[in-house]
Amino acid sequence: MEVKRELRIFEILTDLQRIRIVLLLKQRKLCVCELQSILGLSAPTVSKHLTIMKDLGILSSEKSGKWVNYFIDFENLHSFTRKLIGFIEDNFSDADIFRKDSEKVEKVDRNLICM
Amino acid sequence: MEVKRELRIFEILTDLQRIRIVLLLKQRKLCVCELQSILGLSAPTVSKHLTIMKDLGILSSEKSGKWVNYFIDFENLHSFTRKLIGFIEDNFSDADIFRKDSEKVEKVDRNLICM
DNA sequence: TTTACGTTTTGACAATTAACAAAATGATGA
DNA sequence: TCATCATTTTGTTAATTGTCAAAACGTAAA
Repeated sequence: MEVKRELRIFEILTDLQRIRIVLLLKQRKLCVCELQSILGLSAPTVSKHLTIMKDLGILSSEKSGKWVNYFIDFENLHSFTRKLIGFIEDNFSDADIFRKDSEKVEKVDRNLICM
Repeated sequence: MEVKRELRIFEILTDLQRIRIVLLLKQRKLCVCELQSILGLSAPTVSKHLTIMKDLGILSSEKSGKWVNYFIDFENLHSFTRKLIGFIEDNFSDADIFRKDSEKVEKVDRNLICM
């Protein structure tokens, strides 16, 4: 059993901003500008995090009009990644920062913030 | 719930060499020179990894003659750390590199390699 | 009090990282 | 076609990381 790829995914999913993104995308599909608004990061920074995770198979994306929706495709997720996201959810989702993010995601509307 | 410390522990335990050390110390107490021999790293490097993990409460140590023994004190381990080590064991201990380490640790003898 | 030796600290280096600004890309709709 | 705007890429910066060599530390034994 080769372990390099799993270790890379493991490392990547210990970054605060990427954990925030993953926990948000567990709730629903989001575009870059919505994530930017919730996280308080620049669009390029958000885009980079998303690209890194997409390249590792953690996230998927699809075009929708002028937006790109990012989401977690649990059906086709590598089993290690699924277990890791479960671990993260079990151990972190109660923390203040992630709870606040969850509240924000309910209210965010791409038609209002992206223009 | 503050999450900074847990995230730091999470990050620290995704490094290959530190995972190797943790899985070895699950088997038995080891000194720096034994770990050095098994891992193929320099003594300062091993010592640094051990110090980082000790400072975060992941490892403990005790003097024994001219050696310092490192070990995992499961009784007094923070619950998040215990769960994380469990996750690592479940998902990684089958990998070749860690299995080879495990075999080496059976044979290593500090009285032969440290001099 | 020396000597020996296991361990730790210091300093340096190359590599990687997260972040942003600015520019480039790409697709939609007028 | 052209303008708009969400997204991505590029370039740059500051910070962090893993590693080793060399020096310093600390302790046990002669």
